[in-house]
Amino acid sequence: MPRREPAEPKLNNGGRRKRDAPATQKRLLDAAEREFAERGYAGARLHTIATAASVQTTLIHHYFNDKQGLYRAVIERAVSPMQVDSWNLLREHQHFEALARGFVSMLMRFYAEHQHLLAIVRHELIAGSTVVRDILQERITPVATAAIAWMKELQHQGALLADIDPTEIVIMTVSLAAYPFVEGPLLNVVVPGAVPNGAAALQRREDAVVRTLMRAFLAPTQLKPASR
Amino acid sequence: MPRREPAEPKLNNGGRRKRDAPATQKRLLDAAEREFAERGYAGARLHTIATAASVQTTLIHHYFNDKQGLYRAVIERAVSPMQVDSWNLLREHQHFEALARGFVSMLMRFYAEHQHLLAIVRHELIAGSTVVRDILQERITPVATAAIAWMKELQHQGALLADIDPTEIVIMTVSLAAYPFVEGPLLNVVVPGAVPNGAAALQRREDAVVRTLMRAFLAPTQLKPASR
DNA sequence: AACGTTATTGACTAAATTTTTAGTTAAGCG
DNA sequence: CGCTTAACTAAAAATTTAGTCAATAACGTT
Repeated sequence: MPRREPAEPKLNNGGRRKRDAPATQKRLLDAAEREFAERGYAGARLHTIATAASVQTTLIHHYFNDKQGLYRAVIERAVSPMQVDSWNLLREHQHFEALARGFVSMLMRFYAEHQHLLAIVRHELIAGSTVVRDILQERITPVATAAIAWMKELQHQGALLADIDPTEIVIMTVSLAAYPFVEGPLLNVVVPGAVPNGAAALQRREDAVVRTLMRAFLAPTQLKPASR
Repeated sequence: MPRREPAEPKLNNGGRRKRDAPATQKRLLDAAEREFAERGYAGARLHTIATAASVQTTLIHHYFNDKQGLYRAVIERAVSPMQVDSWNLLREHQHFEALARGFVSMLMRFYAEHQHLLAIVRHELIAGSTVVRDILQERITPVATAAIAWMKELQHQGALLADIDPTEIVIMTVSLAAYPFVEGPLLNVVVPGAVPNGAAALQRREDAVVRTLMRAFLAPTQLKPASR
């Protein structure tokens, strides 16, 4: 027994859309990623996400079961580009400058392209999520460990200053590369135009960071006179 | 005509609490600040806040009218410690090292003590809030502008390297000082113990940052041999 | 061309959450 | 004291929002 009468068959959707499941899922995931990043899990609204993807809320349930399912899907997809294969390339470089440049470049690119992901990660870590924690430890920790070991070795070789903890060197490197992305909105409010974001500006900032790293950490014997 | 019968007069509150409006408000604001910082505006639950402050949800409405009112109150209170009087002290310093140390120390202290505030600020800026934007421009911009001007002057005096934009110098300084706080949870997951947070660790990090800044930005003529 | 599958929709429900309304008690003041 | 005000509680209305159900139409297959 039907619980209600079949609403008079509208001679269908005014806005008929071609059927395309993968495309629809992608649109949903995109919208969800933005929403979750901006408002956090609890603050995100399914209706908002569905609207942004221009589908009905129900489709979310159809594809991802429930809100958590969507969230997990977003995280998994967002986290997958956390491939650090790039690191292997770096390994081949021999001297600090090339190493630093490669590392900084990789970091900046990652931060520039995955701000949503990182916002979510921050949220998750504050909320104590073990999922994200595990993924990070699996994918990023090896890179970080290798980077630290590499710094230590460079110190032993006398290429880098030895009076500073190698971990600190890495942290400071990451700080210089990443902070402007993380706090970009704030910086731009406080100092208008402080963090421009064209490709050219990015390159310029990369150069500045690398030069600063060289000056800060290269052993004095290796210091070249600052070019003017 | 009473809409319902007066519940039998409990011979009052089992959990009797002295009436103390200001104290209650403070408890509410504290709880709200934490909640808003952790979950964002939409994700925050009034009931959670009220419970944390051990009062009835309704009291929030009594004092702050509605959720937005509470939010505004939190922001206004949280933002008020953004006093940068400290800066005037710095002005008195003469050379870069003292200046840098003072600036870095101020920054680190601020970040350490106001992480909730900063989380909220990030949220608000992403959401495009003009309230926070205005407050920042009013309170922080002058400091930043002064800092940049000061760097420029030091460059003219030949104390600092001139081949780098003074704004960049300031941004990098802030990066080094602040990033570990912003991304502390992530860093600690990736490299366990990377960012300890005792007073001693803080001091150590401050020293490291200042030393790095000196090496990176002091003009070569002023370089002292790195101490071992 | 009939047929089953599934992407997609629109109306609806159940639960959670904010807001309102009514009532109770403590405290200050004449 | 007695009276007014304001702090606070309890219940319930109003609103949001996640999740369900049945219907419909596009698509691939036979």
